[in-house]
Amino acid sequence: MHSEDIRKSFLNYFKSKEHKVCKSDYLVPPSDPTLLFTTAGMVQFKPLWAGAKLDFARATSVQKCLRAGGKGSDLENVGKTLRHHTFFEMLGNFSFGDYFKKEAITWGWEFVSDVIKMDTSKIYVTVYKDDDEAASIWNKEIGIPEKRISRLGDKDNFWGPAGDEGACGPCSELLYDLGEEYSCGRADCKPGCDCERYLEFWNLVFPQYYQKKDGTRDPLQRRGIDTGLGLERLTFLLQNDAENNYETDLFKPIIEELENICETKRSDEKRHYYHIIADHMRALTFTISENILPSNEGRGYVLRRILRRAFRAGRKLDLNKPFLYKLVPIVGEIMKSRYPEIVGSREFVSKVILGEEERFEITLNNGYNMLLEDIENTSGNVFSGETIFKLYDTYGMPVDIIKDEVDEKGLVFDEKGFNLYMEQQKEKGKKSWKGADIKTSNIFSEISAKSGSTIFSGYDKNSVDSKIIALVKNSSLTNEVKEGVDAEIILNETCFYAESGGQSGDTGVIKTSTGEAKILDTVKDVNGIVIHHTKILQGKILIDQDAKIVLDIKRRKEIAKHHTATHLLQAGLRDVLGGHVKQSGSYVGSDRLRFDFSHFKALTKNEIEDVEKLVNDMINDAMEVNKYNTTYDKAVEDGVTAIFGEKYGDNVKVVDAGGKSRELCGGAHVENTSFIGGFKIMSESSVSSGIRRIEAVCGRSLYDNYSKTNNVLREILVLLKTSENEVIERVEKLLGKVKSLEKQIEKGTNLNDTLKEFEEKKDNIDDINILIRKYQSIPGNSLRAISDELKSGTKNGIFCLISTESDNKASIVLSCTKNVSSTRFHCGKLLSGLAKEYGGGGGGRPDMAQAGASKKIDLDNVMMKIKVRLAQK
RNA sequence: GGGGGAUUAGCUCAGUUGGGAGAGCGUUUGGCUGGCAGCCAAAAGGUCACCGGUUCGAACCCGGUAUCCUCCA
Repeated sequence: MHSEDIRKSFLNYFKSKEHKVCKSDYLVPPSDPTLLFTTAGMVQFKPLWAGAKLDFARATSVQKCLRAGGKGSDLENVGKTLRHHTFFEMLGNFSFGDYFKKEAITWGWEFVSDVIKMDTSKIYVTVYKDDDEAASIWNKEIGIPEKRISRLGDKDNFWGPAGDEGACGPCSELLYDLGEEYSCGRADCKPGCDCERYLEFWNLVFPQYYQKKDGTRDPLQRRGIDTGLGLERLTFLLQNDAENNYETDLFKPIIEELENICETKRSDEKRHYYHIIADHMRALTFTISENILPSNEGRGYVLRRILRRAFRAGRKLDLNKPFLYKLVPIVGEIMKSRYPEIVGSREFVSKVILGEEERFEITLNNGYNMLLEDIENTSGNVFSGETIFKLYDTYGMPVDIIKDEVDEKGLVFDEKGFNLYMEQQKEKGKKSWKGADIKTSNIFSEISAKSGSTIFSGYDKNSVDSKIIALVKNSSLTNEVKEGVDAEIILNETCFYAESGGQSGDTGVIKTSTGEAKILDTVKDVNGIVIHHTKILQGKILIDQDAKIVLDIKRRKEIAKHHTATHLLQAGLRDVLGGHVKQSGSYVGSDRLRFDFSHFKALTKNEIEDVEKLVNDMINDAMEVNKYNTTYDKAVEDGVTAIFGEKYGDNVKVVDAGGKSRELCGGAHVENTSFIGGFKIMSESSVSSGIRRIEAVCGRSLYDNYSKTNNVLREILVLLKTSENEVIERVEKLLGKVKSLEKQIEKGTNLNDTLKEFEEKKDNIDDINILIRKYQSIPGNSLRAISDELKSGTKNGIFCLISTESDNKASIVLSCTKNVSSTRFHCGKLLSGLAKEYGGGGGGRPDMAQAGASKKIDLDNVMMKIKVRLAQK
């Protein structure tokens, strides 16, 4: 059975049981910051068990998942076992407060035995240790013999939550006995054993608790069902000629392509390197095509580690140059029927991977050179743990490479010391992890569980009459808040837009019969409740009160202008740069906008001007901006730009500006592009490799900016007595003039005069000439240059050069020829004392010293001090 | 989220009690030259990442920010 047929038959089966077929969510869950990646099919449904608004009570999906980095990472297992993957697909069926254990088990069994016709005699099941109900359904109703039902503990049969909080509960798993030859051979090998023999392929979870961040559990508002059937494992079980997951149609072509590249067939002792590379390539292709890029932090860093692991596996296959990028097309071939989007981004993905491979080569080389140097500098015969740790921790040098090199040079590798440093590092990491705002998050989860998500009516209203359903002060619930305090207010309905998709939260005021508060910001909780951050201005505000809230409409209008402009900007960028431009983050405020997008080079001046012109044309064309609802599939079919996943297929909002820009977007927009008023790019810069950032302004902010810079320009024109057309030329000329004057001073154009004067004065003691000279406002550099020139023009002399400013501040350079400084004179010592006298300080070497002063300097006094010092010797 | 490291000329990097911003490569110009990275000479090129502090004086010391590298979670 082909893997795609397996996906289809699963979805069709549960569709026939009245499940809604849902699209796979993104690998980065759009609205769940507690999760690094989507790790299971249930992730996109988490709020539905907790009580969010329900459009359907049964769902089924094929979900792309990534388990690497953070909690529940399988990164290290890939290559070691045949069943773990970083990237994989999960088939699932879900119930939200609808059916429960009985139907889940019955349908699960019907699917494996009747639909895909597995050999049921090899199937074992496990249940949670005290879950008699599940055990009895398996035994009595399905007819699985007691001896093939195992009861296991928390580790195996209690699942969840995904992330820091969410639904969880006991579970029941289906296992397939692969037979003796897959066994670890231990006498006690049985279902639940870590080895490969009893392969878990389907986990039926019975969520009935809500686990909070602090680890405590409440009963779930809607208990239900959450199952996960691993596509890779099932495909292996159904493809008879496959010995393991990697020999199925999902992986085999990648491995064969890899064999072509390294020109070596997979062999038993090196097979796991092929597995690592094939697995990681799928993960990389999918994540990067979702615009997650390798970087030095967060999700991006997980990607970087995956890539490096694959790259190093390549070295074991004698692939020492970048090669991973060559595997992108084959992954696309295998997956394109279900995920057509990855074909479109193929070139971008290859480019990113190649760039990252090249960078890793540099890191390895640098580390290697440092390693050789450290080995060189080792005095004893032990290569210390501290040094190993430094190379690994700071410079990313893989430990096994260090060990190989150290062994080869005949030194002792201090593993114990290294481990000690590692322990400390881990300890530090653990300590710092605590202190997240656990309490607050819990409160909002509780509120949302009780009252569901907030009704939003801000698309057509600027004010609403609503009711206060919760008040939070200092992270705890309260019934009343008084004048002067900060509080979070939750209403049953709001017209305030909560910060989302880059758009800033709204501000405004809230009034009740007893008081008034200012709404400073509006944000949304994971579970869909809208939180108004407020400061109470007057009186008091009570729970359950009726309240009227009014938007700061002026501000909102400016936000809408910047938001629509952001869409036009994206359209313009695609036009000028090409279709590879994809949004990878944005900020929309009332005074500016910021737009990050994928593109490889800096934009040229021309490109920026072209984009600007296109956007302004769209504004000047006064295009209608239409907003309408449609289904996700219809929107995609129509070619609408989709960036952040609308969660459930139906009912997405499209914003269409005159047909030139069409995007899925739930934010605030103007009715006509002409309202934007105008658009100006203020800066273009790089955020990370492959991502550029544009900052721009429009509306009132554009005028403010224009007015400010124009005023500055006018002042400059007046100062330089020139016109707008000539100002640049004039400034260039001035700069040139300044430069040549500075040079003249440095070279000491007046040197000859000075020297002459110096000779004439002959103010000397023991044939040592002394010169003191005062200048007006010349830089310290020039003083030094002049003194150098003077020194080279004589054999026996002391020079004191002073430059004064109008406010009596002065800088002083005192220098003397070598023969003087080496026998009887120390410029530094003399000058530091002298400078103190004039309200400054200073010092320097015997032959040259510098100082500053803040009082008027008496030149005769200076001369006397120098002479006194000379006379002392 | 926490640690370690980095940021100096177009590129690769030196630069210690805090007191004259450097080298190599590259670029331009002139001269020499029958080659392999030709040779010689000269010149141009710097916000020492940014902001603040200490100091008479900061590339250097202190604090903060940004970006990059790297490890831990």
